[in-house]
Amino acid sequence: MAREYTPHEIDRKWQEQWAADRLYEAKDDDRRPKFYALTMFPYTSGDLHIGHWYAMAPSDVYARFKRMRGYNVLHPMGFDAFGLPAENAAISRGIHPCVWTMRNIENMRRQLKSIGAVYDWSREVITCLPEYYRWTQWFFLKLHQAGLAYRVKAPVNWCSRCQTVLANEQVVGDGLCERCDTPVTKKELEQWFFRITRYAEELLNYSGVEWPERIKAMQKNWVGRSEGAEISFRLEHEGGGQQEMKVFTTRPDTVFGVTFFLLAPEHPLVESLTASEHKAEVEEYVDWCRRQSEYERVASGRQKTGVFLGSYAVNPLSGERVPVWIADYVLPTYGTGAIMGVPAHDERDLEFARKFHLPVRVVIASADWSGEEPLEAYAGPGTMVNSGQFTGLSSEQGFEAVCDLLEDKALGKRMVTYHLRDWLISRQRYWGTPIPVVHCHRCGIVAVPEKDLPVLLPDDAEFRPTGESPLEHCQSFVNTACPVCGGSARRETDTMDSFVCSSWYFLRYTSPDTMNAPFDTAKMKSWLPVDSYTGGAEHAVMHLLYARFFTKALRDVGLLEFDEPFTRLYNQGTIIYQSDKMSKSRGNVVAPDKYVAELGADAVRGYLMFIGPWELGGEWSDRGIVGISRWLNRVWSLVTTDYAVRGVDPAAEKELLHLLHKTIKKVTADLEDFRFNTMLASLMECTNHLSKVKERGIVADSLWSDVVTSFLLLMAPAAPHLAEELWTRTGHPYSIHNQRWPEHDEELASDEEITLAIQVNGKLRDKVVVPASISEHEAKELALGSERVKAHIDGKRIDKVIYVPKRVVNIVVTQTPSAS
RNA sequence: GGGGGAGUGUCGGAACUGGCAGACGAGCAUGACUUAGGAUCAUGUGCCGCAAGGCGUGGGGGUUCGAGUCCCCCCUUCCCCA
Repeated sequence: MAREYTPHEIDRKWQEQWAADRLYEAKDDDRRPKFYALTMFPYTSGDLHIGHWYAMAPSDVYARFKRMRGYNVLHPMGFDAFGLPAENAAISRGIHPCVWTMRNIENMRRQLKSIGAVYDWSREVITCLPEYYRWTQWFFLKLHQAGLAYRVKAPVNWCSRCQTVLANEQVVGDGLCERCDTPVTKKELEQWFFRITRYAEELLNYSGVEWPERIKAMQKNWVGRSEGAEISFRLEHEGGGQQEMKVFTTRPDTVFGVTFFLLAPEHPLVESLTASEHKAEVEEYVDWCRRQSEYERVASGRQKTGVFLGSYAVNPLSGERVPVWIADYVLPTYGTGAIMGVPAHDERDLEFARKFHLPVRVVIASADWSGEEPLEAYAGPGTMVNSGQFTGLSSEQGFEAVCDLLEDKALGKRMVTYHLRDWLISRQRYWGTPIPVVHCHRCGIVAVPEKDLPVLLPDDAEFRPTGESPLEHCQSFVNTACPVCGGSARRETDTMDSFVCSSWYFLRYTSPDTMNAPFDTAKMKSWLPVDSYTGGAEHAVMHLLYARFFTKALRDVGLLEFDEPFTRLYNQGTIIYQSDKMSKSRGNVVAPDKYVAELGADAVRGYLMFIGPWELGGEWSDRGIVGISRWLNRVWSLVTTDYAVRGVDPAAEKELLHLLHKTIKKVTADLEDFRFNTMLASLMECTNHLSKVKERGIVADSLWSDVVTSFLLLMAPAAPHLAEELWTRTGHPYSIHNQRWPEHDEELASDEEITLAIQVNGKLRDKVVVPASISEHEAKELALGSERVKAHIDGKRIDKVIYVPKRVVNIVVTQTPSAS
């Protein structure tokens, strides 16, 4: 007699068995086609919540499906282990970051195993271990040699109270220090950068990858390509020095509308362009600007501020002389740090002109322009007016004509700019990969030789709540000898942004034990690129863009031969709980452990897939999960209780076979497209039908067990533990997860009989069950003969009859004017 | 302000290239078995109407024999960028 379904026992039993048998370890040498299925590895925050399961479970179902479809699947897992929270834990709780991190990994690994995924744990990668980060350092050296890593002064977030640099994520609210609420300002410091801008154009090319439009749009937005022109303005000022200044504009066709010229307050030319009588005012304003955050400065709707410098710029095309001002909304980091002010055609320029009573001149007429000074800036296309020889041209023609003239007279040129800035990788933190360079008094910046890698993080650093990197104060680390001259030198104390670590981890999975290189080239070549990469959309512009850049850079260094790391990308949605995004900081995390213990891993996996389309996310509900749990229970008793034939009905047998093949077809197609919710719905429909068949005992014994066998195979990816247990109990050889996926028979899957809808003027009036092979003529005759239809067409003129094969007959009638 | 999604029963959601709206599940109702149950099984469940029938996919227009699906305008909401 069948026992009760006890998921917690079954889960543990099979997880142990699979691990003991190394069932899921990927073989490097295998004849089957490879498939690299990757899920973004988690940050080691400490606990795996339902949101993580939502990322992991469906992608595991997909990897399992691919295995059964005959692929040699690589499905690894690891940990993104460097980062600030570990350091904060050290400061607030006195635990060493390394201890905190490794303890979290222990717990998370245990939780990850409870999902029952096909992870190949023998390939686990942890980014904070020296055997990993020595290669992160090695890549840094390669990029440095290639001129892709450089050090330069750059404005960074600075807290004047803590006397320290803050990462962007430590700037909270409207630009406040997360620790002491002091407004964060910018300060110029030497920082390390990766030259991602060199790849700006290539990063906009997505040919050969299958990525969601949404992510591509976000990245394109981020890279921010704009076409325009660089134009030189001659400067008139009392001092000597520079006599011209370049600006970039996307609208060279508006150049006749320039009525003022703006510089960023930090611009190096400000001093020499300031007339003596304006000096005091300018200095005061520049000082004030330094205390503003970038966020405040560019915020729309903000009252415009600025100061006249007392000098002038001359428009190269109109010859007009316009005043030079400085304004905080012009940022030194964009373009040349200067702009031409065209108030009639730029919203912010218009606000500025209004505030300081500067002239507004319309040079592009919109279709409905009255000739008056406009109330709003018009940024659209139109006809050029007030523009000298260009008057009358369309703005598009004007764009080209102005550029041609500028180029002829060497006053400017066509130019493409990008919003993308180089990737600032320096962090003034302890818990990260040390940047492998030393500063020598004599030789300057010297790269650590490859043979001296890794530069180890010292573990005796002291953690003080100053916000400064403990490495600064760690003498044993800082003091070293110059690798070139042997003289005394200081180590770089900056560590790398942890996004550097995650830019190449997918390469390491292919050969995590390789000691003399970041990866074994042959193995890497056989697995890469990643076929399916899944994870949260929040990584659209950081991780995913950096990983693409890294891949291209390593290709150019000669280490890789492909252009894109992730062929197919898919982003699952967000799980919310109590109408809020689930997160530790909001305190609304749902721990899976309780549900796993009560209802089993398969129920939790199943419920997460059943909520809705994976892409859209959804709300976790304690109530909803019982539906899946009940279904698993029904499957259990359906398979474990005896089947008894009462009387075979050939029609029922045919129908059962038909349903099975339809289900195989549907489940296969849904899995291929990540439509997990509808896959489960069709498995449930199949279950419902099986229950009825079983109750009546109307199919032969052998057919029943064949159908159950196929059904279990279809369930195996979604409910791996239950499927394995039932597979064994129905007398099949272990393991179900090494079986071939069932194939559907197109003939059996297709409908023999269909329901034809009969409409009159588009309204449903009758339905008839007919053979699928029905001819158009027969269908129309049938429709016209229907009793229900007659009532709606009698006495009316039939204009036409539309027949859509296998779907609908629509009879179009008009009321004949009756002689009533 | 720019870019990208999403609006369908009481709820989560189905619906291939335009062709029977509401699959599957939850909830609810009634019944059965149970002393009891957050268990199991059966039946019902978009709205109005006794019925015939009518109305229904955020709102308003349009294209079409036919629109949840296509086009235009508007509203609400979520995400990203500013």
